[in-house]
Amino acid sequence: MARKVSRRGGNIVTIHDVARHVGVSPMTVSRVINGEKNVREETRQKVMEAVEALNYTPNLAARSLASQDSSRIALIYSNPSMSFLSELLLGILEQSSQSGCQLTIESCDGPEGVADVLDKLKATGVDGVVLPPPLSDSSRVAKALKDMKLPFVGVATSRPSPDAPSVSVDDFKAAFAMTSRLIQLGHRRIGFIKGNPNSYYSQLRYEGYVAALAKAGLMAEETLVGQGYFTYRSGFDAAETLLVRADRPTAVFASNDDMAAGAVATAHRLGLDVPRDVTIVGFDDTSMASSVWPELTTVRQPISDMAALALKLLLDQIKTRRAGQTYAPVHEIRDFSIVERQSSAPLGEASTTE
Amino acid sequence: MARKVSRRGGNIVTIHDVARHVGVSPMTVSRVINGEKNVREETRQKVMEAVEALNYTPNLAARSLASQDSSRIALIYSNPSMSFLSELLLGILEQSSQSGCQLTIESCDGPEGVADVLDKLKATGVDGVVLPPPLSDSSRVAKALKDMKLPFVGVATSRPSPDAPSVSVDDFKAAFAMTSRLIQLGHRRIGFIKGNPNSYYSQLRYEGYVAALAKAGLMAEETLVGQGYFTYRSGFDAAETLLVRADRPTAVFASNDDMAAGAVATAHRLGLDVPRDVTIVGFDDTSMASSVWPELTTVRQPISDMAALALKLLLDQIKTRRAGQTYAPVHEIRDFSIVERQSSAPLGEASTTE
DNA sequence: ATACGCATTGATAGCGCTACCATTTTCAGG
DNA sequence: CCTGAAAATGGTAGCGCTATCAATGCGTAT
Repeated sequence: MARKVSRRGGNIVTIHDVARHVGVSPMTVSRVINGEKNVREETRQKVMEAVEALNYTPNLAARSLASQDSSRIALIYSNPSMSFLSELLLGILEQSSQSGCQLTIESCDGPEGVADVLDKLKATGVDGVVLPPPLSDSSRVAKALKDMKLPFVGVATSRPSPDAPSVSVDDFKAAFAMTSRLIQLGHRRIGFIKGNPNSYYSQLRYEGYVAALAKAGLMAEETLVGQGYFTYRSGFDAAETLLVRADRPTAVFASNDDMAAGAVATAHRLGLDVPRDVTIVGFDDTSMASSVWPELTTVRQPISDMAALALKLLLDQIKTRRAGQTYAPVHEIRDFSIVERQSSAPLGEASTTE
Repeated sequence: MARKVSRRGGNIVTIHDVARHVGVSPMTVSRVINGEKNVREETRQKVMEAVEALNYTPNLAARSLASQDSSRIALIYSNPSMSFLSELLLGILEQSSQSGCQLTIESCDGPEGVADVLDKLKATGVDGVVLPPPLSDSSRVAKALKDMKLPFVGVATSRPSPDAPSVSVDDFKAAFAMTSRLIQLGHRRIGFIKGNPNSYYSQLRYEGYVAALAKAGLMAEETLVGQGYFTYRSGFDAAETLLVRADRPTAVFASNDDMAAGAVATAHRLGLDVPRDVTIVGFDDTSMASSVWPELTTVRQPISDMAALALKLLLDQIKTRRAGQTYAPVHEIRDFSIVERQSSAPLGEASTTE
C-alpha cells in the first residue's frame, strides 16, 4: 500500500515518524518533547536529534485534544492605549500559540462595562480571563470574576487581587529609579505629572518620585506636581501649568508616555527645546515613546514578556483547579529598565543631538 | 456506569450530546454546524435549536485535527507602526480563532530581512503568510514567497501581486476624497506631506491629492509639497518647511497619521494653533490619530476588518491549493471613511472647540 | 540467589470531530 | 405499484497526540 499522502502542506512528520526513526515508542517521544522526567538521558538525546533531523513540530490541535487542556481564555481590555495593547497582544499571542489555547479579545467601556462582557463570555464558555490595566486594578472586576468562579490573572497590576495571580513591575521602585536618575543628571527642580487618581499604580509611581526626592534631600513641592489622567491631552494641559512659571522645573517626569508626549508638545509650544531647556521623561515605553520626537526617555516594562507569563500563570491556575486542588496565586515581579533616549539630558548641558 | 466527568471547565457539551438530544447522528449535527447542504430544513432547525439550548460550541482542536485543515500561518511585519499593527492583530486574531488556525507573529528588518524569517518559517513549517505594509508592497518579498510556493496575502497593498490575493482601500480615491473635503472647507492653499517614496501607496495618495486639486482648478504647487517617510520625525521636519513661510498653506494633508502628528507638533512649536491657524489632517486612523491633541481628522481604513478578511482569503487559497486546484487571486477593496476630529476646521473660522 | 522497589518504556484507548462510504429514505417518471 | 436516481442520514475509521496502566529492566536489601 502506498504511503498515504498528507493533505497538510509540508509537515507530514508526526510523532510516530520520530519514534520509528529512533526506534522507541511514540510515548517516549511525547515524554521528551514535553520535558517530562523519567526518560534516560541517552534516549532523550537520540529523540532530540531525530526531532531536529526530521524537523518535527507537534500538532497543537492533536495535543490539546488529547490532553484535554484546551482552554478558552479571554483578554478583556478597556481604555485601550493601543500601543500598550499591541505589545501585550504580541506576548500573549506567542504564548497562546505555544500553549495551544483559544484566545478571544473583548473590549469594554471601563470597569462598569465588564459585566456585560462577562455575561457574554459565560454564555460562550471561557475558562479564564486576562486583565490588563486599568481593569486589572479594579477590585470590582476582580470581585465579579471571583463570584463567577472564573480564574483570571492581572497584568501590570500594583494591587493584585489576593485570589488571582499577577505579573507586574515594581512601580514604586521604577519611579524611584527614574527620579534618582534625573537627580543624578543634575536636576533639582523636578516636576511630576500624576496619572489617574483611581489607579493604584499611579499612586505608587508618585510615591516613588517623592521618595527619591526625599532621599536626595529634596522636597516634593506641590507646585511642581500636576494632575493628569494618563491621556496625551491631560499631559499637555498639566505641563502647561508647570512650564509657564518663571521658576519652571528643569525636568518633568510624566507617569506615562502619553502624558510625557503631551508635555513635550506643550514645551515646544512654549518655545522650549527638549531636552535643552527641559528634560521630559515618561513611563511604560509604549510605542508612543519612540514615535514622537524627540524620542522619550522612559521606564521600560517588558510588557510582552509579562503578558506571556501572565497567560502561563493563568493556564497553570486553570489546570490546578481542574485537578481539584486549590491554587495559591503567585505574584510575579518583573524587572523594569530605564531607556534613555533623546528627551533627557544632564542639567545645563547645552545641546545633545544635532 | 456513571457519566464520566469532564475535565474541561464547563463546556462538556459535545456534538454527541447535541445529536442525542435531537435524535440524529453526530454526523448530521456536524453537517448542520458546518453549513453543508443535503440536510433537510426541518432537521436543520431542530439541530440548531438543540445547539442553542445546550449552548454547544464546537471544539476547534478536534475539528482541525479531524478535518486536517489546521493551517499554520505567519504574520510577518517590519517597521511596525505599532498602532497599525495592533489593529491588524485584533482583526487577525478574531478570524484566526474562528478558523482555528495557528498564528505566528514574526518581525524583520525591512524587505531585506524577510529572507531570514522565511528560512526559519520554512524549517518550522508554515502554510501561508500574511503581509502588512510595507512588506505587502515589496515585489521582492512577493517573489521570494512565490519561489517558495508559499501562499500569501497582502493587507493594505496598492500594488497587489498578481499571484496573491489582497485586501486594501483605494488610496487614490481616499486621498482624493480627503483633499476634496479640505477644499470644500474653503481651503485653497493645501500642503501635502508625502510618504516614503518607495511605497506605491504613498505615490497613490499623492496622486489623489493632485487630482483633487486639479478638479477644483487648483495647481499642486511644488513648494507646498514636503517629502516625509511616514515617521513622526519626518512629518515634524517637513511641516517646518511648509509652515515657516509667510504664504504658508492653510491646511496640510500628511499622508499618514504619524506624520500628521509630527506636523501638529511643529505647528505648535511655531506658535500656530491647530486648527485655527492651520488645519492638519492625516491618513490611516491609527491610534496615534486619537491620542494626540487635537485629535486628528483622518482617513479611516478598517484595518481590523481588512486583516480578518485577508486571513480568510489566505485560508481559502490554501484550501484550494491543497485540493489541487488553481487559485485565482482576488483583490478586495474595502471602503474608507473620513473621520473629522478636532484638527480640521473651515477656513477662516475663528475657533472650534472650547 | 530471591525479592522488592524504582526508573524507564511500551501498549492501549480514547479526546471531539469529520472524511468517506454505506445505507436508508424520498420522490419522480414509467 | 415498481424502479432508479438523488437526497438525506448513519456507521466506521481515523486525525496526532497523551493519560493510564501494564510491562520491562536494573540495582539493592534480604
